[in-house]
Amino acid sequence: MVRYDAEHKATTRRRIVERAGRRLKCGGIDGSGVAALMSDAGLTNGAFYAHFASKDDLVATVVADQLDIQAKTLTALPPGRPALEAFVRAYLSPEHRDDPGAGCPSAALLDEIGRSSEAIRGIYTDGARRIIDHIAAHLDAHNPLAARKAALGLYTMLVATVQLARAVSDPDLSNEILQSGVDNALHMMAAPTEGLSRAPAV
Amino acid sequence: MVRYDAEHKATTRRRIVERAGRRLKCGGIDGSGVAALMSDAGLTNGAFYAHFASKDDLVATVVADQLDIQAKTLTALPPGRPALEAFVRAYLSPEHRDDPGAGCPSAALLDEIGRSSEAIRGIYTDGARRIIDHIAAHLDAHNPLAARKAALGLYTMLVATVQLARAVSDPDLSNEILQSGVDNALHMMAAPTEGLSRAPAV
DNA sequence: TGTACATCAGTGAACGCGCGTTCACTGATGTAC
DNA sequence: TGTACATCAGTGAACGCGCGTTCACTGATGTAC
Repeated sequence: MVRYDAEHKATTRRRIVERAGRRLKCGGIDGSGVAALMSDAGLTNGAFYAHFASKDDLVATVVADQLDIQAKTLTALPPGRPALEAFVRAYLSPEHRDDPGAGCPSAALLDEIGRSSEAIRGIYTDGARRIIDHIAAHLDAHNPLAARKAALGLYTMLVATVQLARAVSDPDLSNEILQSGVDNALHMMAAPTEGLSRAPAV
Repeated sequence: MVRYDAEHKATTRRRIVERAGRRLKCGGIDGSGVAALMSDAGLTNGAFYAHFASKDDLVATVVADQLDIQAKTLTALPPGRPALEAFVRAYLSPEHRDDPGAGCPSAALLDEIGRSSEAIRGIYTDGARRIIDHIAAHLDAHNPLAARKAALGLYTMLVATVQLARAVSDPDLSNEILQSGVDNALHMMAAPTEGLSRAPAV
């Protein structure tokens, strides 16, 4: 009955999704054609529709997968600030800036996701929620509202800092942006906002 | 000699650039075709190359124009924090989120600009520098380094907050993101980072 | 063990379409006399 | 004032190309006997 072993097709699908993650983050959604995405997985364009209903379907799958990977990275972090600080430093590193294909999907695609279908934005919403929660959990366990607010502030700053560092053509300015980002992020982690009052915290 | 009055062509060109600003911010760079861009200006595709050398040339012109408009908005602001606070509240308003065509080019296009030609990134770099400087000038005149760092933190947070609010499909979450953004931004304006020390400033 | 077979993942050509760009042209304009 | 003219901004059809998608097919596979 079963010709290829049961996992053969699922393995291929996973390979497509994984490679597509890299290419979509490098070339953008509109900038990455189906034929190129399939060729990355060692296949031809015709096989695409045996795995996905449409390009939109693949993109939604990739967005979910990418956010899942990022969420897992955060869950794998030991609890507490030091581990989060290490995450922040890696996120704002020149290595991350220079390798979008291996990096954060939000930094690579956030504005394009904002222009995407309701399906993709729904998938993104679920993933983003989980990531914000994980960051918040690392910030302050017994003041969840302030932690959540600080997590949103931290995450948005990280995302656009990498976007800006990538957009800018002057390497010195780009490095300065990353460095300032680290300082600002650590500052923000040290003193999460509590309403409008100032809260020196450590 | 001169058939149409001297400004006729320049006026048309300005109209193309202005309308293209709206469409590019709404539909993205890859997502906006030359024919559509020209039709927005009441022209047909053929006339495009009498005004611009290529689509890339138009995009570079639009990016420069858009950042110029944003820089002028900031220069027009009266000096001091209250005016900047008003700017921040407008930037993080649902109105800005819901009308990308009339809004910030960075919020709409930053990650796509990062994937664009050296020419476009160079133009973006010049414009972004000016905007950062203007924000820094509003933050702290007599501690320019700290002000610059805080300006970068503030601007990146604003940009990705609007991007995230647009990407998310749940209206409640989107509003929460904007509201948190306002709180975080005002907090950040009140206490710019100075190295790693805490500096309550007003 | 060897052969015939049913399955189905993957191929590659083709579909209509819109892309960025080119170009021969049209026709509204202000000028010359 | 009226007509012929030179200018040139804008038209619209066409170029080759890559897009997302479809489909008749191929050929490697494990099974049956």
